[in-house]
Amino acid sequence: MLETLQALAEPNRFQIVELLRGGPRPVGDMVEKLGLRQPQVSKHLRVLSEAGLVDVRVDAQRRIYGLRAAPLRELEQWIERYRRIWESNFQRLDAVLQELKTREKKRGSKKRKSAD
Amino acid sequence: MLETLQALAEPNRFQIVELLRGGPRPVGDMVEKLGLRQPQVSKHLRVLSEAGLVDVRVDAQRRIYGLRAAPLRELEQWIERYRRIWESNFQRLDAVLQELKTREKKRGSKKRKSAD
DNA sequence: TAAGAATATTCCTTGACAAGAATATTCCTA
DNA sequence: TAGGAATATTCTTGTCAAGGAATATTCTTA
Repeated sequence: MLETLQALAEPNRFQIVELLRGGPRPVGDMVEKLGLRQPQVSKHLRVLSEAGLVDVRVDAQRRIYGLRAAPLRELEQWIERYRRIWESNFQRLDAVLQELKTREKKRGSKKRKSAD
Repeated sequence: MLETLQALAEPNRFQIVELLRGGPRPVGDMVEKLGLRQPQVSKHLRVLSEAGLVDVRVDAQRRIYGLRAAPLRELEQWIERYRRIWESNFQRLDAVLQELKTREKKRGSKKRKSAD
């Protein structure tokens, strides 16, 4: 999970992934479309590959890279666990309860400010 | 989107977010549970806050941080766009088509190897 | 108002990592 | 087999961000 996030967090790698959403492509293709130099693209692809985000298929001297589903699926499942945060107001409720408990323990307090 | 990913990609920040999934907490709480020092936690919270992943509510000297839904929702929507990668085999098909087109342009080629 | 609690900020140092440049590798075709 | 195409790797350098330590800030209560 962390490895997936770290791989995606780099702007050029993110771009590469976006590009590959349109289907597998050889390295030279990406070099052209992204305006990066070939070695950097290869290096980024290596990172993506080690994170399991990308696949290689060899075609003569060319390497054709394509996306792999697994890490993205995992990422989605991770986010799923946060669903209730915006599908209910349990969080607000919890916050209020905690605050009340605190004030009670202190037996009296004054006012509060709001954050921006 | 990139800012969200970069914020989440740092291990300690990821931990903080995971902690906050259980509800809003004051800074001292996280310091305790994460085994980090207070200034580092505050600094990470600042990054998370600037990325919009986190909210502050002031309670006396304490700041109570909680998760915000928006960035996670965005992230989920982003991943949604990749759904078809694992919900159909269009990718393979596309790959084959592209390869065929290339071979045609070169007017003849031999064999190929498979990647691992 | 002084003292202390809870948190934020600043400054410094160090490590990781991305880009650049040069070179190595692999494979095809003439 | 030589030459060239496509890609990978290595080495170096510069930058940025995380951690440590010290200090500033804000609020409460006695």
